[in-house]
Amino acid sequence: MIFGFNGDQIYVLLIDRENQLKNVISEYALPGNLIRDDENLDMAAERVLKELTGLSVIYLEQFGAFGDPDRIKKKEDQPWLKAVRSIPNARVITVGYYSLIRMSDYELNPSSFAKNAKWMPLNSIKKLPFDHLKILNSSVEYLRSNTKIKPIGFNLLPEKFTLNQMQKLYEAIFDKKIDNRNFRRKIINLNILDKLEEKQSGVAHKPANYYKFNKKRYETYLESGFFKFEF
Amino acid sequence: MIFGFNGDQIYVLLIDRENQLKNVISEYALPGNLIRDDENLDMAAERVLKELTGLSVIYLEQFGAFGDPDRIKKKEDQPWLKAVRSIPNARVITVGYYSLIRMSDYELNPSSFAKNAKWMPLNSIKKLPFDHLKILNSSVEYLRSNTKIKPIGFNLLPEKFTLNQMQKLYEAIFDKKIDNRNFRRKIINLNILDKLEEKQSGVAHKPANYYKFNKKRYETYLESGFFKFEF
DNA sequence: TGTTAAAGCGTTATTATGACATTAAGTAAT
DNA sequence: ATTACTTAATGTCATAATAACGCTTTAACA
Repeated sequence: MIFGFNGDQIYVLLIDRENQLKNVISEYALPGNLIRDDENLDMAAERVLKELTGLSVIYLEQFGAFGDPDRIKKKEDQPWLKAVRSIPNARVITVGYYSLIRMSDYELNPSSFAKNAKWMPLNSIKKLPFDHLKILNSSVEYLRSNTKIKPIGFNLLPEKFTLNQMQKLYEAIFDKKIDNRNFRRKIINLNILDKLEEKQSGVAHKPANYYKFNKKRYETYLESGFFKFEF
Repeated sequence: MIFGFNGDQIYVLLIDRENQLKNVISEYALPGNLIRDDENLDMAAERVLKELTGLSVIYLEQFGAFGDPDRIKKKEDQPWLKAVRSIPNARVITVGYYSLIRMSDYELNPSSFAKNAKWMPLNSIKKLPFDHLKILNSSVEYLRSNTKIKPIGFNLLPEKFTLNQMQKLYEAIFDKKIDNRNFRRKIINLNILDKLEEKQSGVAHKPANYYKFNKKRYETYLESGFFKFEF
């Protein structure tokens, strides 16, 4: 599950299964594939992501395993399975990973295996093949509860960002308005951001100051225990 | 991973592999087994637990998947694998579940497959076969971070308990002394406990009042959002 | 030069936290 | 009957964190 943020809303990376096999109905699905015998789960997650999207991502975290035997029983999923899997009805256990990335940092370069990877706004995803919707929901829940206990912008925001962008990220994740003054106070008091000299330009209002994460203090902070992010 | 509490320390349920096959060195391991084709992960976890220990447990939660290909490569683990598995070197992915139970509530009734299940104090476990130690550590970490964000005594404490028993549970989990006044204040303000009329008896000191969880308010509380348990 | 839009500062009342010491209520021993 | 012993239970105060607010500032643009 690859989450991205564009300054406004949360996106999820989907791949087009049509390009995996021509004669199958086009449909977007979560990126994923079978694990190889010689790799561990983390390696497999990295490899699959790389193959499908060209992305090499630093931050991947496991959020759950899914193994309902009925998950491949939907009629509409049969053609794809028959076409792609050597044993179409074999039992499959999915181990879900998620990553948070800056959409602006990455150009999607899907391999030939999947020609189209695209960003879909999280809120607009209503239907996915197999049990992917369930997996998606589970990952969103995980993202939220994770965000409550540690600061996350590091992976989703551009290198330099304004506090308002960061606030919008939190608002997007929790789907909730946050008081700007309280948000600023809380974030700044974490002491993990450096205020840059640089300001926005070209905006028809008071330009915002840019900030960036102080990697060292950010990590010290993570190691130092427990945190609560609620607004 | 079955965690139990006896009022003093945290225990972990292990099973004796010797009884799975006579000619193999006796050694305690984490309970576990292969999943069947017709069951989902949750069902498999329940079944395996039941088979190995006779326990029917209400509360099982997944905490992670483990799939390092080297996990079955230790020399000392080979005899067991050869004896028990039809394909001894087959790749195995473990999906770890954990449960918290009241030791006093359960008599262990291991099936014939594993004659001996026993409680080992968490702190005394230094060596386990395969990657079980890694899995154990991971589950302890999970237990701790889980305990920080929701109250857990419900599953580990006896029906009626004293606040001191509860405090000892928290102290055992976090391996840390807690100030009794602050602990009481915090727990009581959660408003999820009912104070009973009953007191301890037969103790050579001021008897403690018994409390029990108010299930309804406990659940309302869980649903209502986010919590922080640090002392 | 006035309008517009977001940035950014500050206060106050309320609640949560951490640190700390004494009294209360039983049993056991004399 | 008195005393010793052990754990239960309670209270205060200073500090920190939070929520709920209003007002001023800085730029672009008309």
